Amino acid sequence: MRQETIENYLKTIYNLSSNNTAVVNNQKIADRLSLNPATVTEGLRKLHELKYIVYEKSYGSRLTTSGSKLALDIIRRHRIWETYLAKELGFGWDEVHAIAEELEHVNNVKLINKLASILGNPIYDPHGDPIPDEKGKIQKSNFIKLSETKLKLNYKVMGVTDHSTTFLKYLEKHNLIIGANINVKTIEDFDNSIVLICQKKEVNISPKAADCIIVQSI
Amino acid sequence: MRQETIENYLKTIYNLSSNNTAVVNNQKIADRLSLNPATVTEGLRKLHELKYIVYEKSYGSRLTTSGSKLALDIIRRHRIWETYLAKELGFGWDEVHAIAEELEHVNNVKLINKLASILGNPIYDPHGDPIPDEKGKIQKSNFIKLSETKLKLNYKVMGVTDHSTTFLKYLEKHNLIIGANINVKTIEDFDNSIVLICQKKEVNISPKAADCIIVQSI
DNA sequence: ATTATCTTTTTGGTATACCAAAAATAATGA
DNA sequence: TCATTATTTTTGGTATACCAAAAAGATAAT
Repeated sequence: MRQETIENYLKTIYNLSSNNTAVVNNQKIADRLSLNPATVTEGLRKLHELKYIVYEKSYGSRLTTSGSKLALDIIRRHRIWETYLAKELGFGWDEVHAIAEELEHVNNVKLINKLASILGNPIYDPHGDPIPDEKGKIQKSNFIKLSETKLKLNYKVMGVTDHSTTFLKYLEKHNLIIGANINVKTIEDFDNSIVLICQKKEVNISPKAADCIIVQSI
Repeated sequence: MRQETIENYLKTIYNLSSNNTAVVNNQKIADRLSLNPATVTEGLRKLHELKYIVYEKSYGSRLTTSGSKLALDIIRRHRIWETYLAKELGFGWDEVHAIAEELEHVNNVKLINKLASILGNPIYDPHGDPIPDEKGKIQKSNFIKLSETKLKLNYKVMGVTDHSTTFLKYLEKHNLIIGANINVKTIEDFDNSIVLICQKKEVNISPKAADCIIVQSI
């Protein structure tokens, strides 16, 4: 199996079972990687042979220790590159994902560590996602979705779970950038949309959008 | 044909016919890319179909305009990355080639132009090789090897092609640092060793060493 | 419990990128 | 020129990564 293929599968499996214990189903992997389900079945069989995953027929996949290690390494590379592109090279946070998707496959520990060091060894990337350290350790967070927040409390925007360009542009338009402080003013009864104060302006957020925004209580 | 495969062939063909007019033979391509000659024959046939090269059976290959354009683009990416790795990220000149070999396949014009801009849009890379501009234009280099110099003329040391510690220490001992001005005094008939004046001192350079030192006529 | 639906797997097939060994073609040297 | 050597091409074959469509298996809905 080509290294890039392996890396794309493992990364996807990791991301689809965020807590890294849940079993992932083939359909979702196929969707994420834009592959035919038949291809995924085949791929997972091989990854099982290579001992990167435990794959049980018609049930799903779970990363092994070695698979998890590789997945975290790829995710580290991806997120370090995203951060570097945004912070050091002036790319917008809606642009960095696509480029990092390619750069992440360049496997050179010294390079990634050098970039990380220039960035001050960040723990979160521009989307608010945690960056694993060299050993694969991830900073556990007390982040919640905006849709789970309580009235009148103050929060800081920490990240997003949807990385589509449309969504990122939508956020930018409302000044909901990473690090922004917000106050939850109202939660509408009839549609659960949220009215919040951000930079002294009132912003109305749909429940769908609120479900994709990660905040931290402050 | 996969993009990476195409790029590796075109880059190699370009580098093997440095003036870009000479016809390249298959064996050399096979050697450079560590491929079986049979594979190369096949590859060249496909590149001909794709109109990247003109390939005449049992004769050789020459890049077309579109092939040359792609080759120059890949070479630009490679040399910009090499320079960036060396100058901005602190890698040694002996390390940058291998990493750039992977990074060069990430095709993002904005990224490469940004790196180039940070570097001050350099025209030469750390090895003294010219960097094509965005349009593929190359600054014709007047860099030559010390072993190709003419008697009595003055030169400036511009780079080296051997980056081993032993060689670099040897150069340092003779004050042959980058930027040093030299005058070629004698070229010994019996062994082609070169006697030159550097910082008012006479230095004797072996033909092997002279072959690894890049100079420019001044 | 039994359809109906959704998911997964199997089957049969394509395209790419490679190789080893044999055959054909050039190039070279006596 | 003709034999020797070097290079290139052909032939036959492998492994990977994919897909479409059919078959099998699981899940949900009434």
